[in-house]
Amino acid sequence: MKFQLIQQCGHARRGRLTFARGTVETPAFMPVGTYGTVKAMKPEEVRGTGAQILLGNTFHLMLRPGEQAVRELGGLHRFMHWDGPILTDSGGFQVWSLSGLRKITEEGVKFASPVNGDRILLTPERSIEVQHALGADIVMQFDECTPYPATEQQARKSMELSARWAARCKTAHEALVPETRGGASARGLGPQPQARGGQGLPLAVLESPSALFGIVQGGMYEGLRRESLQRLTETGFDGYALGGLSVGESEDERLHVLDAIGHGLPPDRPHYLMGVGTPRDLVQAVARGIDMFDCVMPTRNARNGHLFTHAGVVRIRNSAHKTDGRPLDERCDCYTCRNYSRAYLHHLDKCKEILGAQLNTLHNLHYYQNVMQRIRAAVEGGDYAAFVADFLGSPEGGQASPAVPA
RNA sequence: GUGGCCGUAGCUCAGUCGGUAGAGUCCCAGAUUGUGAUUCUGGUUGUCGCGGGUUCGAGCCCCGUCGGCCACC
Repeated sequence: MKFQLIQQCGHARRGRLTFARGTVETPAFMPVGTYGTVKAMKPEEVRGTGAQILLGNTFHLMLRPGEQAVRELGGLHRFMHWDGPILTDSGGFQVWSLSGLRKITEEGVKFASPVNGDRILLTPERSIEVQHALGADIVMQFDECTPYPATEQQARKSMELSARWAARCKTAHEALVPETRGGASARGLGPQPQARGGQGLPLAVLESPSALFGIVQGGMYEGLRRESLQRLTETGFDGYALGGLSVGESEDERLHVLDAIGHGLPPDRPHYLMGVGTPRDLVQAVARGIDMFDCVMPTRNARNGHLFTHAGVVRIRNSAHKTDGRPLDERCDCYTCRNYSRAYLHHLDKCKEILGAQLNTLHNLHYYQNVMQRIRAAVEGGDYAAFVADFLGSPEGGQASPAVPA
């Protein structure tokens, strides 16, 4: 992986990530495909929304179907028929989300499998091994996603554990990527994403050493965040992520952490804000130096009839849309908005029809990519601050502004 | 004609020993941030078929009546 900084506007950055499998324009949003699928979408549809990279999950794929099965079937890319880059989460988020089913020790985390109750041990080494077996283009360090709220003492303990695990992940990763790393990674492969046939995939895996990202923890404490970053940069990573956010804290707290740490991240590496967020979160985080995002919000909310539009949030389930013949978002040119009425989407949602989830997800992903496109254009335009002010003042940037039909 | 069973929320039904009614669904609204999500949370809705009686008090007990279903003549 290669990261190229194209333009900067304040702390906002316009960049490009180059992988053997393709290029990612940043700031970028990565749809979440936990189980090797972006729920309700075919990969071609996801690609059609403008997405250039997906997120997959170590924990879930390790349990089912198992990383060896995926490896034998040609790696995650071929398995799920997505030929672009994939970032895999390490399982660190499940340390938080499955908190009732696990026990943390220095060695790693013991989980009770949510699939069948089996006891499994996930260590930094094991997580890296699994991510390599899956064929990830970006491998995330195994971390503990610090719960919220946490006392400074708890956050410190958690951050220090994540930092030690980060170093172990680096060692494990390097053992699996013997070749020269960094600039040589994209050697001779160019940025063509179209390996359509798929025959070339195993080869591509071999010739594409994956990147390893470290994760900054430290809860809501500025000092701990800085210390975490310091430790990570001493170890050295291909990219730096901010973890432990969007776990229940307020927007103010989130922005406070970003203000404290965002622009202090190594400038020559990509900056990834994990698990965030709402459209206004994205816009604001870019202003603080973030290049990459992932979030389940557009996909999960779509399945629940919570749709993002240029005019703000539309809860398509609400009876107000029952007889509304207008498109969901008049300023959107996605397949859903071009061909269907709000009344029809409302109908599908009420009937719990599968197509409703599909059309809604397609739109939300399209909208998110559209926001990213506008963000990138705004950075290129040279007045990102104006864009932020404009966006936050508009219905789509509002805290919670349901678009009530006239 | 005789006997039995059943009438409770828009729908399907529960309701103990008599203490002025609940569930699911539907409907209305909300939540969702590195997916344990086709998920979760909250809310509205009653002539307890109708009329009498007993009782301090009846969805429940008694009488009558209307409607539906079943069995037998």
